[in-house]
Amino acid sequence: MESALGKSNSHGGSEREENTVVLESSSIADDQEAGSKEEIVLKVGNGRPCQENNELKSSSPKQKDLSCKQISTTSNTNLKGSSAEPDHSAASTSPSIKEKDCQLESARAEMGEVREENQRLKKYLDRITEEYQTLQMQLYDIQQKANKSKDIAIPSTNKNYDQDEESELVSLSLGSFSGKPKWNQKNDKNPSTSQGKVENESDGESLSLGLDCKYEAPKSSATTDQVPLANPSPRSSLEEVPKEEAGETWPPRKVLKTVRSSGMEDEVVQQSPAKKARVSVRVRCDTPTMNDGCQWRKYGQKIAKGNPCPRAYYRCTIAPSCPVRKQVQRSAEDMSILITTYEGNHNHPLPMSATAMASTTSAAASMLLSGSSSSSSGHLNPSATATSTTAAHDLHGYNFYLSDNSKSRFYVPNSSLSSSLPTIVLDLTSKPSSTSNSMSHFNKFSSPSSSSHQLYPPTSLNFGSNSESSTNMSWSNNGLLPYGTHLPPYNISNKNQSAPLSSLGIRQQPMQNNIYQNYMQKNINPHPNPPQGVPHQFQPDSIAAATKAITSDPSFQSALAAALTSIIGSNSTVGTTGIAGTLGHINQAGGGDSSISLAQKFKWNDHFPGSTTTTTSSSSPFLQSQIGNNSSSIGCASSYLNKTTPPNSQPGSLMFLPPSLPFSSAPKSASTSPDDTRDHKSL
DNA sequence: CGGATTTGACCAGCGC
DNA sequence: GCGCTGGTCAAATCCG
Repeated sequence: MESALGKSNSHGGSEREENTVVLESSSIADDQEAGSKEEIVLKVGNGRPCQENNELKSSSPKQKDLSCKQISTTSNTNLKGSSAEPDHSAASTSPSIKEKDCQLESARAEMGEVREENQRLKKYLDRITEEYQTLQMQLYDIQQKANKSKDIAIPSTNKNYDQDEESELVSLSLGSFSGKPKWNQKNDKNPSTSQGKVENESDGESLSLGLDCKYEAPKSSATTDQVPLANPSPRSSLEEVPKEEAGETWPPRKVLKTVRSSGMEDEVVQQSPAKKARVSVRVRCDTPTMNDGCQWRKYGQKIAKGNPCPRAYYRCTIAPSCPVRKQVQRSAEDMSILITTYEGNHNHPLPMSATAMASTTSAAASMLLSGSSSSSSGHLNPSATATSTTAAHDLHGYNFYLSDNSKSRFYVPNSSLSSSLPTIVLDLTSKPSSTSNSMSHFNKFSSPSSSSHQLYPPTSLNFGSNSESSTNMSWSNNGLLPYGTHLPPYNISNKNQSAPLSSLGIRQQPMQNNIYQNYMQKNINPHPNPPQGVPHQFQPDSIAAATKAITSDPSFQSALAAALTSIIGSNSTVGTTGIAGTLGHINQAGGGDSSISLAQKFKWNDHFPGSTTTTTSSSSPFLQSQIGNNSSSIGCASSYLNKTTPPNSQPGSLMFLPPSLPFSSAPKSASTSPDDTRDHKSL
């Protein structure tokens, strides 16, 4: 199966011929076997007509199906070809002949279907391959251009120009790695689908953890002036902005020093000590870490004061320069609660399985940043923000606790987050309606001794899935089972990946197996029972609702609108894959406001005139390509967030990653679930 | 053997 | 200035 897929991938249309040959040359097949197989084929085939618009995403399952069909058709062909005729002449009186005839007829029909399917699949594979190659080329090209543009964009002035000049030019980052409008301009000219994908990949503007505000240099786009709408708060500009650059985070101090001293503008842009928002996710999880779809490498571990559980530090290794880091620590009060804190923006395309978390955290962070700003009505002076501003939102039944702890100098002492950064907490451990419960989590985050100091409690979003049901969760699996299985291209050999996957009952099967399985589950059993021993998966609805709730926040929407406006106004395509892509499901999930919707439509129509904005959202290059090539909507990882309407809806579709992604640095075994049990380090 | 993890050491920020 | 703490580095170690 896999080999077949790979073969077809690399050799294009040869598979069909192979099929034919096999059909003719194969031998022996007893009727029963053929019959049974035929049933299987028919089963699969039944689902086909519905898949017309989802061909790309379902290609893998189809591939699997195809293999099955090949087998079955091989058998059937035997009946029809070599053995059928003898039967006809010799056993004309046998009643079984009629049956065989029927079988032959059906087999022929199946063969026809199979051939058609085969051809279609091959086309898709060819297309995917071509697009992938194109993307690689374009990515390379754009990276080179980007490097050049960086040099140009950041002249002799060091990073401080941001502090001096950018305070008024604030654009909300939705995970896009902005600040490089040149890329946008470059890409702008080509509305082709593949181009869109390139934007995605090259700019790293696909869904990512947009945890911070971006501040563009004035020259980048004057239209960012519109942004005040999004982030009118002086606090943002005066406090958070100054250090914000290009959306990179957590510069190693040493590195930063060297960067500054060495004058590597390139690095400076990316590694300014920005005050990024953090998104902390609290989840009941038995596994060492959540499987959020990203690849992480552990680089440190500490015993934080007030918590016997060690805190592990991870950085994203999908891309070598990705600044995103996360901290993983178990709650001191409840060891079953895993607190994962994300910080930074991914500057690279994300695996589909990672877009769930990315989009959610992005939305949350956006709400934090923009919401806190807007909550202060944009009239707060910096000092005013020093006081905690807490606003409780009850959106869609979920509790939002917006506390502005963005005052950079203020710690949340002993907090497990211990963050001087604005932090938003996605509390997935408790029921949504329990406000007090949610508030209690604030306390949880702070050690008892810190209570008196907690001037800036973390923002908490209580998306409370039932705690009872979320003992194990994986973001990639949050109703996104198929996407979770897309990991193989990144970490198929990831030993660590196996832990969360296995914990989810998803062993490291061949990718196609998983996809096929999920495909079948989706089509046959909308509510597949989780494998035995596998706790309830995190409810897709929870994420959807979370995103919906977040994105329903007026401030969030306004911020998004402003960001979009700024991008659109600057006539760039930054947002096409990053922001617009994000908004794609944000809008759908949250109902979005008109500005977002319009902006999104603008983008989508700009690039995919035939696409339906309300049904297509993609952060995936391949999705986009698919959208471009096939105007019919194709589900994607992110789109699952949109599926809030049918409570029981399964992940919308299957998406496939390219055979390999142009991340040469992609570690062979990045970790998503290091074993914290081995923690020994103590201070 | 290459890559990931572990873990002691180092550094910076903060409070006293 | 000192100590505490969080965060990171990097050599050693582990592992597939």
